[in-house]
Amino acid sequence: MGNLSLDNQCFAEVSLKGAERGTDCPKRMGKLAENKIRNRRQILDAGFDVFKDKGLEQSTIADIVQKSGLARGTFYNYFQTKESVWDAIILELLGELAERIHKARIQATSAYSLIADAYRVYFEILLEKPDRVQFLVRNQTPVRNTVFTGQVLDAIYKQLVRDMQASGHFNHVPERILNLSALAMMGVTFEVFIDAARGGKEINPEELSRDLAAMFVNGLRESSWT
Amino acid sequence: MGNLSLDNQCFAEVSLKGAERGTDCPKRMGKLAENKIRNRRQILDAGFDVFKDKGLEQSTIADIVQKSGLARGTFYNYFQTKESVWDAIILELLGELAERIHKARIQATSAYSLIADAYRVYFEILLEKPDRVQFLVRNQTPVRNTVFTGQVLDAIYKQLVRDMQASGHFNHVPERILNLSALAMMGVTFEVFIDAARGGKEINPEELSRDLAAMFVNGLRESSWT
DNA sequence: ATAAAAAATGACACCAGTGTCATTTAAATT
DNA sequence: AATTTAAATGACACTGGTGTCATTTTTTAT
Repeated sequence: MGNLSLDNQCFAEVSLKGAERGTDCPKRMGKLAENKIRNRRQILDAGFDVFKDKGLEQSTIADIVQKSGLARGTFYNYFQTKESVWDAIILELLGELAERIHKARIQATSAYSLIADAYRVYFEILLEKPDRVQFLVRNQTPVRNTVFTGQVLDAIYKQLVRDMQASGHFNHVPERILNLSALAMMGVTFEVFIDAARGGKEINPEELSRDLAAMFVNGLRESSWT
Repeated sequence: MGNLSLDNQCFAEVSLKGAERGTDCPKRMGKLAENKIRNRRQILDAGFDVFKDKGLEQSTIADIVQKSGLARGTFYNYFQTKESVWDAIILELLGELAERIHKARIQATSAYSLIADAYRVYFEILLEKPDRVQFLVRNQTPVRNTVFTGQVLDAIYKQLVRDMQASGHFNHVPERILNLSALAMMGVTFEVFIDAARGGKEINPEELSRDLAAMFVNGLRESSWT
C-alpha cells in the first residue's frame, strides 16, 4: 500500500460547477486545468466503483480505465498505480470523517458522550451513502490496512488520545491505559460495524454507539450493570 | 481467501519420527503415504517461510515451489493455490491457539482472570517462536482477514462468548453487551500486538494482559482508577 | 522379477495485466 | 491565423506467473 503522500498535486477542491456556471467564482481557470480536475475526478469515481464491486485486490488498472471512459495512457498521467488511486480515495473519505468526528468530540460534555458521539458520527457517515457500506464491507482488509498504518493511524489515533486528554474527563486514567483504550476503540469500531453488516442486522447508530460507550466507560464488572 | 475447508484430506498428525524409528508406532504406512505427508509438510513449511518474508500478496506459487525443493507439478498434487497453503497454515496455528486459550479460560476463577489469562496465553504463544511474530507482522492483513471471516470467526468468537457465559462471571451483563465485548476483545488483540511490535516496544505479556483485562472489566470511569 | 499403479518432474504454451511511446487532438500563446 | 505547448490516445511489446501434460521415476501388487 502506498505511503499516502499525495501522488499528484492537483488537489484543488474547486468544484466544476463554479467554473461552468460563470463568474461567481474566481474562474481564472483555463480549460486545461479544468479538464485535469474533471479527469482526476473521473478516475477517482471509477476507482471507487470498481473497488466497491471487485475489491482492491481483484481490481485492475484496466478496469478503472474502462469505467472512467478515458484512455489507458491518460490514466498514467494522473496515477502510477491502482494503489495510489486507492490512497487518494481513502484520503478524501478520511478527511471528512476526521473533521466531523473531531467536531463532535470537542463538544462532548462527559467521558461517555465523548466516546458515544464519536461513534455515532462514524456510523452515521458510513450509512449516509449506501455505496460506502458496500465499499467498506468489500474492502475491509485494505481499508483497515490503510487506516491502521503509518501516518494515518498516527494522525487518527493521536488525535483521539489528544481529544480524550483535552476533555479533562480522563485525567484519572493512567496514560498507558488511555493509549490502550484509544487503540481498543479504534480496533473495535471496524469489527462491530462489519459484524453488524455481515449479520444483516439493521444498524442503529444511536443504540450501537450508546452500547459501545457504556462498555468502555463502565466496563463489564457487576456493579456497572445492576 | 479460500473457505478454509480442508483442501487435501491428508491430515494425519502422525509425525514422521514414528515411522522412521521403528515399530513403536502402528507403522502400517507405506512409503507412498509417508512421502505424501513429508511433501505436504515441506510445502507448508516453505509456505510459512515465504509468507513470512514476502507477505501473502507478494508470494507466488513459484516461490513456494522453489523453497520447498519439490517440482512445480508436485505442488499441484497437494494444493490448488497459494491461498489454500495459507489456509492450511493458519488452520494449524489457530488450532493450537484455540486449544490453549480455551484451556486457560475454563480454569479462570474470576471475570478478570478469564480475560487476562486468555490474553496472556495469546501473547505467549506468539512470542514462543520468533518467526511467528514476523509472520504476523508481515501478514497482519491476511491473518486478520482469515481470522475474522466466516467459520473461523464464528468458531473463535462464539467460543469466547460461550466461555464467558459458562464461567458465570458475566451473568449480570446484558447479552448484547456481552456479544459486543467479545467482538471488542478480539478486535483489540490485534491492534495492541501490532502496535507494540511496530513501536519496537518489548512486549510484556504479563503486563499487557493485565492492563487489557482491567480495562474491559473496570472500564474507564473515574471510580475505577482512584 | 515383472507388471500395474501412483506420484514426481519440469518444459511449455498461455494469458491477463502492465507501462510505453509515437501519433493525434486540444488549448494556450503570439 | 499561425505557432507552440500540453495533454489524450490506444496499439504494442513485454513479463511474471500460471496450470498442464507427456514422460520418467518410485512404490506396490502379483
